[in-house]
Amino acid sequence: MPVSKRQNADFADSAYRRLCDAILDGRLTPGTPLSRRVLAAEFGMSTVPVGEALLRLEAEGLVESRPRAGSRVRIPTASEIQGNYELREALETHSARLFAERATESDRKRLLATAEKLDAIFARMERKSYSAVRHALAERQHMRFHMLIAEAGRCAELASAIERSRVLLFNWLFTMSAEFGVLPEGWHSMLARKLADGSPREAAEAMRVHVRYRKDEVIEKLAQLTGSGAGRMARGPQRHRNGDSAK
Amino acid sequence: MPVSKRQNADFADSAYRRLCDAILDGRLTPGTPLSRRVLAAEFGMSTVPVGEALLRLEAEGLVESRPRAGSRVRIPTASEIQGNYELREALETHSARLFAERATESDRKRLLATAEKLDAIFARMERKSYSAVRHALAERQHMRFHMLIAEAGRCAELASAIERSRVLLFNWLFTMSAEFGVLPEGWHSMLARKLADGSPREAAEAMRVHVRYRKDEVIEKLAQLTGSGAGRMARGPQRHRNGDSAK
DNA sequence: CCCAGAAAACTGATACGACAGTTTGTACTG
DNA sequence: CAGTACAAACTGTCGTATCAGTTTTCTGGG
Repeated sequence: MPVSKRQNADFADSAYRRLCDAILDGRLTPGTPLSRRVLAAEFGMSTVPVGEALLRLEAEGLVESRPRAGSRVRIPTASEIQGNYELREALETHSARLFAERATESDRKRLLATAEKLDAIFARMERKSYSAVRHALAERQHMRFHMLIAEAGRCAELASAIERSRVLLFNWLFTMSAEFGVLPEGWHSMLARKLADGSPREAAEAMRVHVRYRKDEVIEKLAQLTGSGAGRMARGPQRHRNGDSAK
Repeated sequence: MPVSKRQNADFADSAYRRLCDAILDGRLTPGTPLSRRVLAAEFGMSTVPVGEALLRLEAEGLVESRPRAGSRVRIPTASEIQGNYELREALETHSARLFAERATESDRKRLLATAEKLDAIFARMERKSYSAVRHALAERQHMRFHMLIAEAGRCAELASAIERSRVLLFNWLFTMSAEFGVLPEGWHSMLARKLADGSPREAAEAMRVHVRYRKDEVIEKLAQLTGSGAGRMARGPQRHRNGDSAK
């Protein structure tokens, strides 16, 4: 699930992929220190390629680093999360518009199929209790749904921008062990039908409703957490204990 | 005008800034080879910080590098340019919407003022003949106009996404020595008034018209260039001649 | 003259070592 | 016991050297 790819079999690339996966899987939770030397030893390479990997991750917003005092998995702020949803509203509404304009018949079919699958997952999760990790996995399926829409729009730039913004969401999920509320039954299928059958404008507005629904949920959750003693947003330094974390 | 900033006074940062400025000013035109060693000697540092700078520029899309065969200032493809405008339509329409919702009175005033200034520049350019470089400078003023709208939207994520996508435009301008057609008189002032006085939806639609106007211009130009023998899109290797280019 | 193949000159990728700044832990002072 | 100064251990940063892959150039045959 790495965002930027450069299929070199280089060390730097391997380090990037391992770190990216580890962060997105929640094995490296936000706030975890990332020491070049420790990671280099763990990966069996020098610190140089590790540094390159960290630099890329920093450019993508998954890692933050203070000039000479270490890097760590980024802890997103409340306003960043909110801003991310604002950005997504811009991107995904346009993506929906392009879908309505350009999608082929097979695109529409595929979208409807994955929408039903996604609704089934959410329905199952409603009954069983679930951990944040389980939820993140469902969220990853959710990402496929939205990427399918973006790709049918036939605009690589828009699709990759959506992917980038979505990746940051995972980081946030693990920060707050957040769980979304339950969606009305058949929510995604209904959205998919509107995209497949509606005019470009109708598709865009349907997507806007969808994104805002989630955004409002998030804002409410953030208010709860920051209101009731900062929740888990600001965690302590957390000394190095880089065991076999990013295998 | 660098995109990512990290106000270290480090060598890597200095190299990044110098290269970024040189590319955006047109001193380093698309296709120019960027040798780590040559640049290192020129900047009075080792190849390591230069490599870091190139890596950042690559992440931003200004530089491309083939695994072990050198980096060069990126030559954008036709579909990338078109996709960039598509992306911009998504971002800027939403930016306009937020402007209509959140801008303060002083935001509106400032926008109207810069719109008039911008219109004056374009009017002056219409009379005099102008080089691509001159045009790019005007385009930079144009960028301020759009960044002003984005910042009034109070969403840092959206603003930085717009900035990133706009930066790539400069690169393109120098590739094709492209010149836009002449805009109707008072075009930007009219747009600014619609953003300042209209509803969020009206603002968004006004911006959409603006972006598409430019997009159609670009598509037409691209068709001319690729149709009539590829124009200057694909330039030869162009041997190293890194004189005092990036001072 | 043209074209294949070898050699030379380039390229980035990585390792290692030295260095300077930051953080942390501790011992000493009030 | 609180606060401060100091030292140790960490951090990223950068320079130099080496290596392997790519590109260009040169060379020799047709």
